[in-house]
Amino acid sequence: MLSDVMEDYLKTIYQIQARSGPPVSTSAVADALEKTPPTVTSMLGNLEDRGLVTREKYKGAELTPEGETVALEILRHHRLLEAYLAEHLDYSWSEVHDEADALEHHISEEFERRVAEALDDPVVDPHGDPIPSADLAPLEDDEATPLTAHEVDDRVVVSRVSDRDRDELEYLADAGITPGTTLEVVDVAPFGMVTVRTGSDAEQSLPESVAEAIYVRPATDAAPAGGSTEVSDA
Amino acid sequence: MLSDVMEDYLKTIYQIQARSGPPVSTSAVADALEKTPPTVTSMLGNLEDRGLVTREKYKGAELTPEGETVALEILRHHRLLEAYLAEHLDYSWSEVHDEADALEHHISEEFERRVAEALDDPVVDPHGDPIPSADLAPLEDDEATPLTAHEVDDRVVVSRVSDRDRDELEYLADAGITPGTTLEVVDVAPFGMVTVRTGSDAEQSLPESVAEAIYVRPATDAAPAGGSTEVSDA
DNA sequence: ACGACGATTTAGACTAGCCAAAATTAATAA
DNA sequence: TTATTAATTTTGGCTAGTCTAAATCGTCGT
Ligand SMILES: [Mn+2]
Ligand SMILES: [Mn+2]
Ligand SMILES: [Mn+2]
Ligand SMILES: [Mn+2]
Repeated sequence: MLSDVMEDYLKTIYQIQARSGPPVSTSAVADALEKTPPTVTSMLGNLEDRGLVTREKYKGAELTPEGETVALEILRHHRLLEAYLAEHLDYSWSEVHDEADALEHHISEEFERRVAEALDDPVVDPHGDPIPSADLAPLEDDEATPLTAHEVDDRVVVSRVSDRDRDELEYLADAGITPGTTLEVVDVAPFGMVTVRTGSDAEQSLPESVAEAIYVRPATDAAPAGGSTEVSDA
Repeated sequence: MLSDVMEDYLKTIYQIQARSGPPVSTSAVADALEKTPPTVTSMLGNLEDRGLVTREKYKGAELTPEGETVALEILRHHRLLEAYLAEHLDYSWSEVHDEADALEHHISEEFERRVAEALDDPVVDPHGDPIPSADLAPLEDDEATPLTAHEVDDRVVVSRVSDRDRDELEYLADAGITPGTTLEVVDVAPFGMVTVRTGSDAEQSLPESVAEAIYVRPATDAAPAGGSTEVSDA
C-alpha cells in the first residue's frame, strides 16, 4: 500500500516531531533524508492527499493519527530488528542500525510477531529507545535529558543513546557507557566537554558532540554504579 | 548497484535456465514474474546492456557468468533465509518462501555471514534445494527425477520439493513427506496419480500436480523408510 | 513600513519500471 | 510456396520519485 519511501518520510517526520514538536519544516525533512527541498515538498503533498500528514503552506507538516500509527509501525520493526540482531546474531550495538534500516520495510507482520516472541516482548532497543507495542499505542514522552545539561556531582543513569553515529557508539561501548550505566559528573569543561566517572574507578572525558547524544535520568539513591540494564518507571 | 527488480529477473532466468536450459524465452520470464512480454523485453535489454545476459532476437536470453553470479547470490540469500526462519524462528517449510522472497534483496553481506554461521553453513534449504556456497561457485546439476517418472515398486528417497505452492507443501508435510523421506511407489493410476508408502505402514495418494513437484533419487539398499534428513552424494 | 534574504513552492525535466496497442518476425499448416 | 498464427518487439504513454532552476513567500532588520 505505502511505498518504502513514504514509510521513511513518516518515520523521519515522527522523529523530528518528537524532538522539536510540530510543525516539521520541509528543510528538516530534506536534511534528515538527504533529499532536496522540492522533493520533500512534492512528497508531503502525496502524504497529505493520503491523509497521513496535515500541512500549512510555507510552515511545515504534522502527522495525523494515521500517519503516526504508520511511523510507530516502522519504528517497531526497526527497534525489534535491532534488538534481535544484537541478541541472536551477535551484532554489536554500533552495527545494528543500518541493517535494521534496510529490513524494516520488508518484514511481514508474522515475522514481527515471531521476533518479538523470540525476544520475549522487549520494551527497549539496544540504544535504550522504547519499542512501540504491538497495538502501536503512542509512546509517552521521554523524561531523559542530555548529559550536557548536567552539572558537576550529578549522579545519573544512562537512559538512551542516539543511534545516529556509529563511531560515537563504538567510542561509548569502549568506555563502558550503555543504557543502564550509572555516571557521576566529575567535570564540565568549556566547549561542553564532560568528564564522568563510570563504576567507582574509571574516568572518561567526552567531547560535547558525544555527551549531547547521551540521555540520562537522575540516579535513584540506592543504585550502585555499573552497567545494569533495568529501566525504571517514569 | 542492481535494483531489486533486476535481481529478481536474474534469479528467475537462472531458475528457468536450470530446468529447461537456454535460451530462456521472453514469455517464460513474463509468466514467472507476472509481467507483460513488452516489460520483459525492455528489461532484458537493460540486463544485456549491463553484460548480465546475452540475447538473440526473437529467440531468448541466457545468463552471462556475471549474471549467473548475481543469481546465485540472490539464491544463496533466499535459501539461507528459508533455513534460518525454519530453524530459529519456528516457521514451517510452507511459510518460509514468501518471507525469504521479501528479504533476499535487502540483507547485507554481514547478515548473510552471520546467518550462515548460526546455521553452521547449511548446504540445503528446507525444501531440499542446494544453497550456493559463499564463493558463489556454480551449482552442479541435479540428479533427481520427478516422482511421476517412476514405476510401481520403485523405492526412492525424496531429494527436494518445489517450493512454489504453499498448499502442496502443507499437504506433503501432513503426509510426512519431506526431503530425506524414503518412499515406495505402490500404484500409478491414470491421470498421473501416484500412491506411495511412507515408513512401513501409511499409504498416500498424491495427485499428479503434487507428485510432479516431488524430486527423488533411487533409495540406497540399506536405507530404512522414514524421514531422515541426510543428503547423499551425487 | 519596506527591502533583503532565506525558506519554500512551482515549473520543467529526467529515469526506472510498467502496460496496451501496433508492428514485426518465426514457425507452422495448407 | 504461401498464408495463417503465435511469439516477440516496437511504439507510445503512464506513475513514482527525484533533481535543477525559477518564482514566490515570510520574516527580520532597518
Ligand atoms: Mn508490523
Ligand atoms: Mn536504535
Ligand atoms: Mn550475499
Ligand atoms: Mn526453498
